[in-house]
Amino acid sequence: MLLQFKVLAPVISHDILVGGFLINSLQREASLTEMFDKDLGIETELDNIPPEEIIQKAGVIVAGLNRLAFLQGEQMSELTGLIKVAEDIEWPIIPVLANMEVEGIELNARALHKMSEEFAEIIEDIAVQIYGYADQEFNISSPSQLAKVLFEDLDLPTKGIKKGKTGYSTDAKQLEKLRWSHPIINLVTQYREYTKLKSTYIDALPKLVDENSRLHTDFRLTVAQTGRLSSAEPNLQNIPVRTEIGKKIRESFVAGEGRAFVSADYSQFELRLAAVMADDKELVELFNQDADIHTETAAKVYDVSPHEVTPDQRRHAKVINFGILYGMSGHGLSVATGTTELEAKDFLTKYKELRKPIFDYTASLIEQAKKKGYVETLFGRRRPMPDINSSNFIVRSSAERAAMNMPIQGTEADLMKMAMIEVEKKLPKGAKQLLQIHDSIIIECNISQTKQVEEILQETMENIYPKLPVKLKVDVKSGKNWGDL
DNA sequence: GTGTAATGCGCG
DNA sequence: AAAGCGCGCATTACAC
Repeated sequence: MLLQFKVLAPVISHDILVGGFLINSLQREASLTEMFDKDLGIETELDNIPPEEIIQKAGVIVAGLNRLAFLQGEQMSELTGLIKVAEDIEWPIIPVLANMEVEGIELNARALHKMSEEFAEIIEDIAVQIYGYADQEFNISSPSQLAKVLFEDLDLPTKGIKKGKTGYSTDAKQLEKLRWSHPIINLVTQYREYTKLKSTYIDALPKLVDENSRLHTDFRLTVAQTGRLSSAEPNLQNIPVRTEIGKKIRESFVAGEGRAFVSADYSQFELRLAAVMADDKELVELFNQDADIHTETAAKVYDVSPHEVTPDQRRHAKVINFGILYGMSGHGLSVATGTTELEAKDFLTKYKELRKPIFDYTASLIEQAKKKGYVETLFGRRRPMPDINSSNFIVRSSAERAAMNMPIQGTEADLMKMAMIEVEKKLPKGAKQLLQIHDSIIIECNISQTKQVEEILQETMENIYPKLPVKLKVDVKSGKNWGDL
């Protein structure tokens, strides 16, 4: 943590690891040692230099770093837009992230300890019931042992159950299909939910707090192929929210004495960007009119007026509105909506007519990937696509879906970083950015600053790139703990 | 004991 | 025939 010793400069003029990733994200694991060896032909164990040799090698190291920075600058100049991505986005976001990592977020570890004990009892109780139905004790957490109990000992139907490399799958989707065949299934599902939350969050997070009970994540810039951040040790970008039990865990992230959290998240961010990048004028117009996008989509596809759309029809439209950005198939749609494959394919055909610009756009992205070997965001961040011409259907199809998705997800990531850089400049003293979760920012500030911070966030994020023909909508909230947001 | 693949699941 | 993008992490099972 160089920042703690005031060593890290507030302005970054070049970062070699990040630069290497921008030029070729496939070499994300490249260490400085490897880059010295590969790009400069200098063999040195940078990570492993004995202290007494540091001084005598310092000259070579500094000169090497300079040389690498220079070479990367030259390479980036040859890739359209990449210098601007580096200078306008990647270099400036580094000190912002460093500040967030050092600041950390407070965890109510005592509340989690209490939850841990409650969960232990609940889990034990569920396990005993499962053993009763199974007529034996076994490791419920072992997929192979569970599969044996379900499909061999209890002889549950295996029709339509997905097979993996080692046998029948027991994942949540398959268990859902078996739900009505035996009372043990619901218990296993509950067991999974409780043990997952207990081991991954309730028991793990308190071990990582500092002396002020704060958690410090590590935001990584050179991992996600789309340009998103990743968060590790601990990952604070996957804290539970979807279930009631999960929300309780969120409530244990708390603002300090006299302080409050403010959050701001982009509404329908990816779909709005898809509309822009595909130049889908009708979809852009719908967003600019603040329409309920899923209802409007359902109305068009099912050929009814918006107020006649049923909840099921809206749900189907919602699934495809999101799924389309990932290259969802007719089969995938039928699974996700619970309709027949025929209905789903019919639905998809009509949707393709309705959103022709989107489908033309995604097709053009696959074209570009095949022709140029890469796709890119609105600002020129690139993702190489070496698998796009693979002779293996599965590998190639997967690359095609990734090519369809990266420019949208990546542009979202670019805009979020730009927003964070601006927000950092505008925040009053006493307000600090703590977390970024892909389409949202969480800030801690004095309670008296709440309104002001909300306004700064909304204003900055909605207007981060005014050239965009679609309105960006940002929702802001505040509260004393993360569960309030 | 350490390392890795497979499985499963938390989030956007 | 396969069938949804991007991540990180806990656990099991097994090789060494």
